[in-house]
Amino acid sequence: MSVRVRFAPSPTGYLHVGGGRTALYNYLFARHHGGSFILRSDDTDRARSTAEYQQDILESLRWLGLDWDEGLEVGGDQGTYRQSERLARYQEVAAELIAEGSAYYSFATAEQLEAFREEAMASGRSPAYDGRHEPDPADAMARLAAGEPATVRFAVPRPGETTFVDVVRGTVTFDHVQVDDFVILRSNGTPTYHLASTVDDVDFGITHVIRGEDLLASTPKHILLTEAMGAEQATYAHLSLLMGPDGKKLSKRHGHTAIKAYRDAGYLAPAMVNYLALLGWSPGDDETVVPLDEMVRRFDLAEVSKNPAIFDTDKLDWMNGVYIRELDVASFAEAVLPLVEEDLERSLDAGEVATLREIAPHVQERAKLLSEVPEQVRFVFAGIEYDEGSWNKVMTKEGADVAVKGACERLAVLDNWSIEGIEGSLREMLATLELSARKGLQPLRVAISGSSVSPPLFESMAALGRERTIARLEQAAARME
RNA sequence: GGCCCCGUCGUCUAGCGGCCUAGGACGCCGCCCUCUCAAGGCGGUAACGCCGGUUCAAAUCCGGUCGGGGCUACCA
Repeated sequence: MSVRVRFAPSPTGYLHVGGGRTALYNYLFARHHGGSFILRSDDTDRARSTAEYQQDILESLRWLGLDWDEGLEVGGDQGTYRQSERLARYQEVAAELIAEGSAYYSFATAEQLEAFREEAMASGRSPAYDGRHEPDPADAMARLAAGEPATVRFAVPRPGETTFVDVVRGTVTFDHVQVDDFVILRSNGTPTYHLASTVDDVDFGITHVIRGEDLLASTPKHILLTEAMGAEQATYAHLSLLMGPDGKKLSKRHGHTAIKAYRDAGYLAPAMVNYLALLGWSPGDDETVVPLDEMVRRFDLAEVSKNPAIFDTDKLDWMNGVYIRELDVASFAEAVLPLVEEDLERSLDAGEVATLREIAPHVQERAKLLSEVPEQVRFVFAGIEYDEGSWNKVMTKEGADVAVKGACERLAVLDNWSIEGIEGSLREMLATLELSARKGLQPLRVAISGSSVSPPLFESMAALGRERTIARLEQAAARME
């Protein structure tokens, strides 16, 4: 039987990094086994679900490059992959379960339930509701007929226990005294997550349910439901959760949690994917930078780590730098162009685009984030803006003024205006003035870029062009007096 | 409170009873390279939570303990 997995987020929030990792593991598993990766929307909670979140999930998944074979937008045999459009099916299953005695109408009030739980906890017993406050079936039917509101609960067999083999966790057992007679249909007739999700997994032929550990304790419910439906059990795999740097559950206060936020912050999708994959999975050898196709080839769910991982951006930043450097120059320049234009608040003309391509390789090897590129090249496309700290540190040093003036004179008459020509001329000047490269070149850097940190000097001058280079040197010389 | 899951450098991890003097990566520190900053090269720092048990031998198996996390809704 071929592998079928699904990623089924609820559109009640943006796709966050934890969800991204869950989607990725599903994707890797499906691709490794040549199976299908399905995208479903578990939107039974109409109050909290929004179209905006749904859109964000789709876009984030596409950005990461995790294409799905079936489901939202791409369609498939099931018709709809939105739970909100399958209500009738869930109600039908609920009716069947009631008919065969696996579920019942429940009239327990919120007060009764709360009192039961409170007392159970106080006396050290399980707070799982066991149906003790329910009327006998004949009474129930009468009350229902009289129009009394009721939920539908699943009748968990008691005593009993459910044991299953989780691919990442091993054998797990839950005693049914810990599993409550959970609601499958709300009093308004809509299904709860447990029902909708399980029915869909059965109907869609899902073979492996790969999801977060937050659902581990709910798995007995899903297994019991599947059994009551007379369907074959899926294999389960529960991924440990992602934590913040303080070891607590990852949340907004730890910084960005939305996948989109990383795209906007200048991260590359392949770097993000690579980093996420390594949060809980290792290819086994000492490899760290692993391209997606290689991950697909080597991924094994059984090797996924049981421990919760801390989402720490230090390594992600480093990895992003690695991926930036792996880009060919043309792609890098292309990726960075809109960011540069946004920073300058204008578009670049053809000549400037060519200049950007010229300087691109020199910033490419320095960048960790695409978003830090604009400020590094700004001096080439906008007017000079001196960083006072740099100026004070460099331009007041002995020899700074002679270097700037000397460079001015030489470059004005330089025949060979090229990176090599500029370097040759300036090195000659250093020798003549008996200045070290550091002492003689730093003032020039500040003069043309405004900062003591910039792309390489000769390359920067070449990109800037002779006219502007000299103008800036003159401007700096004047400012030093 | 009850139940379940987890516990190797600061972080992500390798390790599946002897190859462990515990390996790799990030970070951090130092050196080299060098026109700045990076990148790169080289080196260093740093961990089996604790206590028992099994065994000739334990990071690896078992028990306990402590710590972290999850669930305990007519949320998912």
